[in-house]
Amino acid sequence: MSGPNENLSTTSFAVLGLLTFGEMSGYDVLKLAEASIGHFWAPAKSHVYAELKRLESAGLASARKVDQEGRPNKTLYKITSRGEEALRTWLLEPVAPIEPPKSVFTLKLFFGRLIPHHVLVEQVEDMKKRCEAMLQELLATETKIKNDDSLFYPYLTLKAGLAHARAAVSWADEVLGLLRTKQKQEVP
Amino acid sequence: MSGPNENLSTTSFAVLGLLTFGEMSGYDVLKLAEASIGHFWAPAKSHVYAELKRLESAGLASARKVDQEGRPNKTLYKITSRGEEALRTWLLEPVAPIEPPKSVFTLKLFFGRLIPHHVLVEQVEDMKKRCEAMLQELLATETKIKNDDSLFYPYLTLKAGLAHARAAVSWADEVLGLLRTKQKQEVP
DNA sequence: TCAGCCATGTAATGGGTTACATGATTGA
DNA sequence: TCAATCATGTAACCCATTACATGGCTGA
Repeated sequence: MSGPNENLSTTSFAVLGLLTFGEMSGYDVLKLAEASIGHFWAPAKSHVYAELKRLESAGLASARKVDQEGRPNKTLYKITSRGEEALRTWLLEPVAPIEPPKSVFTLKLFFGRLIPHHVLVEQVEDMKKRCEAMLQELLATETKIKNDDSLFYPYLTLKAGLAHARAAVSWADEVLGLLRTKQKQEVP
Repeated sequence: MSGPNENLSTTSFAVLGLLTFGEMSGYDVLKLAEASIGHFWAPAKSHVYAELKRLESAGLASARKVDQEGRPNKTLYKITSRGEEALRTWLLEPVAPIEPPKSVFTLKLFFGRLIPHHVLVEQVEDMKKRCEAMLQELLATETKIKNDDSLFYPYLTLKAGLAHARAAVSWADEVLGLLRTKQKQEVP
């Protein structure tokens, strides 16, 4: 099939890009996604399967069914030359305007005046801990991949994760400081 | 109406929270959202209208139609006491696990090996400029609100935006440096 | 022996976006 | 005078998530 159905979403291109690393099942794509682009693009399982089907019906990937014993049969997907072309075209497009980084946490903090001070402090401390944990994870990955030349570009994206995690941690500290100051002023 | 239809999304709560600043039309909510929470939570126009209707039918906001001359009639929404309660309950809930900050730009960079070096450099430079512009905007807002005590919590969220924008800019510099080094190694 | 993970997906639902509409006012 | 912005929403669509299903393997 090669329908002119080329309204691909970013997640489509993410999946298509992962297929450049070789022939894979949906499950493989999902695992690879989690381990590689997971810290800035984390599609749901069913979404990955749906996109693979779409890529196939658009002629950007080819599918091949494989029977297995002892575990469910699977379908392996491989990027086609048209797929590589579509991917490259997308990569070359100028990057879209800045995406506001959605944050439920920040949203709650915005309405902080509506809840008790100490609850807010706990929430910020909790958030800080999670960011520190994330930072540790990313640092562990960094030591693993930093000397692997074939992972140069993934390494750059890891650096982005590190930068944001560090920024989040020091922002949390700043907020905790400001909250303490405010508390002192109001309860002198 | 006060149906037990209380499966509210984060955007619902965002709108509900904005209604704590007073009675507003959908249009007002949208403008306020853009100016206040826009840099970390930016719902679409039609989404805001839809959520307002939902809040009303859930009994969390009350609606009042106002006829106007010379411009379209409007509906003004006001948070109810049940709405305030629901909002507070949501705010008190422990914050969800960390949301991966989605980034199309980072995704493209991940596949950087597939496009010419100089295109990538241009894209990073472009991204850096946008982040610097964003940073300037946020700094302008900061000087406006930093001494307004009633905007203390919004100010904290602004600090988050500043931290992330700064982190993004210095990350871009880091990436540009690494790209230059790589270029020299490969074309000595 | 039993919980949890490996491995493979499908179904149902809802969140959120882009495009469509309309008419008055205002600044270049 | 004409484009942009204000001001108000509606309709159609799809992206994406959570929940559902199945069965074998593996370590405590």
